[in-house]
Amino acid sequence: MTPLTFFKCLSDDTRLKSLLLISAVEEVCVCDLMEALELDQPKISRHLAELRKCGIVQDERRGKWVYYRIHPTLPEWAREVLTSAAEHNTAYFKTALKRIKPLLRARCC
Amino acid sequence: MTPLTFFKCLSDDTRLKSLLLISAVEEVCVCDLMEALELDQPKISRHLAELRKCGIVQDERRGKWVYYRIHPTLPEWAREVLTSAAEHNTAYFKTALKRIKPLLRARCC
DNA sequence: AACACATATGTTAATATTCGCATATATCTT
DNA sequence: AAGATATATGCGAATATTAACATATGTGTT
Repeated sequence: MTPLTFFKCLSDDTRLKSLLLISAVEEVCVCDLMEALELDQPKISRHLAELRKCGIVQDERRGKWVYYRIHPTLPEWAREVLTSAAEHNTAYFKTALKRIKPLLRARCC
Repeated sequence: MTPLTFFKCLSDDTRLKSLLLISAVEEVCVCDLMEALELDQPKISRHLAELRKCGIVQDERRGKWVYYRIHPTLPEWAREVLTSAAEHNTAYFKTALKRIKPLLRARCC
């Protein structure tokens, strides 16, 4: 994956917030993101599909749900970009993060 | 500057290569980039203008030339994204880097 | 002041990205 | 097998980004 491809994936609000959330909470399903970001399902799915095609996230179906996480083979430097961006820009996605945490405890959509 | 703004700036080939070059050699002028990236002048200028508006680079006119460098107030995390991306993706801009180094020694366009 | 060189920007066309809606697929339940 | 829930995708319209060319501005030189 070229750095250009990687940064292009981070250049959309939905994708960037999704990635920062995934980076922060390890694993999310599509409906988690729908609620956290208050966006419709096709939009979330579309953007996750792009991240998947680029090799940034990995998907795993468990029953009706599909869970996404940072792809295990994502280069370390790229992973660090995500964690560092998350660390230093909490204001940017704190609302979404606040919304997603209860969902994780309830662990169902 | 929001992380989204920052990453949008990195999501174009010309801007990303320009930034990685500036990050690597401290300071460049427009004509350096024109030769290094083999692109026409308006294109380089236009992209640098965007980076300037976003606060990522700083410009300084010295005589006929305008020199660009990473903006001193760019947040540390963002600066690190650039240096880390440069370090781990040398193949992506090595050709441009090779072309720009002799220009720096000659230090005139 | 006239000219040459370096850089910036106005403007429209070309291109790429994103959205919105409909619909398809997959899984589970009854 | 029929229905419900979760997710994915096809496709045209809307929007945003980039390119291309012309031209403007700024600076030094003669």
